[in-house]
Amino acid sequence: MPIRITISNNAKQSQKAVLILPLASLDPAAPDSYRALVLKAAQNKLQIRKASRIFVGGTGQELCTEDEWKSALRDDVTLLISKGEEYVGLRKEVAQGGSDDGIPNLDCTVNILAHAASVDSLSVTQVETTARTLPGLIHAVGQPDLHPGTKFPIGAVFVSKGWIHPPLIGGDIGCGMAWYKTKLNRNQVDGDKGRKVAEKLRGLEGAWRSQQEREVWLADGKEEYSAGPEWDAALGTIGAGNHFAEIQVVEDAVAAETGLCPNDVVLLVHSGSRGYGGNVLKQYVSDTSPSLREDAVKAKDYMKEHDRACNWAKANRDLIALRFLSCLEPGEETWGLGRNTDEQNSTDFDKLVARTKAKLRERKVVDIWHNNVERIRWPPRPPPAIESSPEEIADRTESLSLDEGAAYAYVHRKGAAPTYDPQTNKPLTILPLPGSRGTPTIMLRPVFSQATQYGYKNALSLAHGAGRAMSRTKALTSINQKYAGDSASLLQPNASSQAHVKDGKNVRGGTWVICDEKDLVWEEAPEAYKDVYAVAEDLVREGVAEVIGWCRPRVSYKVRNGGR
DNA sequence: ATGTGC
Repeated sequence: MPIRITISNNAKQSQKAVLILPLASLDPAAPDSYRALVLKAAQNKLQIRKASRIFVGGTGQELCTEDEWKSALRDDVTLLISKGEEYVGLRKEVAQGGSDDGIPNLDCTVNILAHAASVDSLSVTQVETTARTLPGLIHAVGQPDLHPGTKFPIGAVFVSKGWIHPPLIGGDIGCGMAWYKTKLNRNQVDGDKGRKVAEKLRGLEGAWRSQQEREVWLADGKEEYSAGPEWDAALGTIGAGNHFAEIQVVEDAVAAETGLCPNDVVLLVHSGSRGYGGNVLKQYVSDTSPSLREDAVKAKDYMKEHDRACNWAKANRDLIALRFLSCLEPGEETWGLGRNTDEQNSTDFDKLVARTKAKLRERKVVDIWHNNVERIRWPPRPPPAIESSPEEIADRTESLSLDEGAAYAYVHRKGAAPTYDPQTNKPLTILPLPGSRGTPTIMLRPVFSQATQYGYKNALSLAHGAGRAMSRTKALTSINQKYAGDSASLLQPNASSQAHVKDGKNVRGGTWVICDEKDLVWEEAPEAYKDVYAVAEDLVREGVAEVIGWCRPRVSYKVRNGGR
């Protein structure tokens, strides 16, 4: 099929011509190549005699290889013809919303959903500055757990058109939370029993099994998402910072469809893609161009790597859960794979992994990414009912297809949970809103209504936790001082830092915390975080979520030293 | 957050 393109003089972009290219060879070296056709037209129509380089307008990508030609050639693309000089950036308005580099987005809407929850003014400035300065941004939301990041805020959602901004979601691509049911009952974890449970949590540090076995875990039918031996070595480990795995008791759960009942014991896993995601970010951002045009080859490659990192992170959470379940339910042969010691017959290993994953799926309540970028239909439409027919779901999925002309946008989440399942686009029925290490996790259900324009107001997202109230450095010094350096006292069930009375009831306390990293004891102390009830209250007040229950933490696992 | 940056 012929392709209609525009060619323009790179050095003087007011000179341009429209070309209809007949079918030709993508190989730039071939005599009948598209490259030859474009260069000839440049000579005839633009009087450029010694053209030697060709760039893609907007992205500035140079077309050298066959693959680059293949991905660039499409109707309405502009090719810039150069006599050897570097690409000269084209300044023009992006089709819908936003603007090109350097031109502020004065019309980008900003919603800060915090009232009861305290918000550092720096983080609000970061949301506003980001909204105005990054190209293509059309909508920005600060969740009530909003807090400052190094450059970009955390607890924020940025919606853009035409542009992808990897730094907005940061290095921990695919980080998120997954909730799993256990077969324990509360009598086994309440009170002093928690200490025994904590003692059982051993062998969870360090690499899980061999690289060969890890690669099997990182394969799923057709797809595989191994990140290579260097990064895969961390598979099945929690990591540092705010990551954790926590054993909790369901205290209250009003909605039957959540699948959780009071007194159930659940495992909440918060982890991400470890070193892998950070490496992906590093490969795709440079100081000169933190943002990618959606049609750039680099943007597409980033999205592929990003999706791999997201899948890697999800597999990581599952493996962490498996390792914990092998400690928590030692009688269950199902979880044998979670231990490093059991010898496995390698010929059956694939099947064993498949069986184990199926069992794990039965236990999984929900699993969400809160650091990722997604191309979705935008603005949001009313969601289908929870009990949709398959046809409705298909229709909804269809509506998200990336047809030309469809209204879509990129939703960048940095510490913000989605309100829907990205696979089915159905609203989620339950989401965890963890306080902090050793403080309650609130169960949320997203609310969609006309009042919020079906998710426009909150950018189809909710807070992902309590959010820091204090920087790591401040927590490190001030909380350390407050407890006179007695870190052990913060890790006991009676720790005063855990105490908190809500509606006349002590909803905290009674948590055993395993954290052998001293700095993390202070940095992740509950005092360093906002009040999770205030965060939930703000979401309810904004009409974007309802509280459907809560969980009491019993054993909170951060890190254990000595490898065992 | 991080097989951490100089």
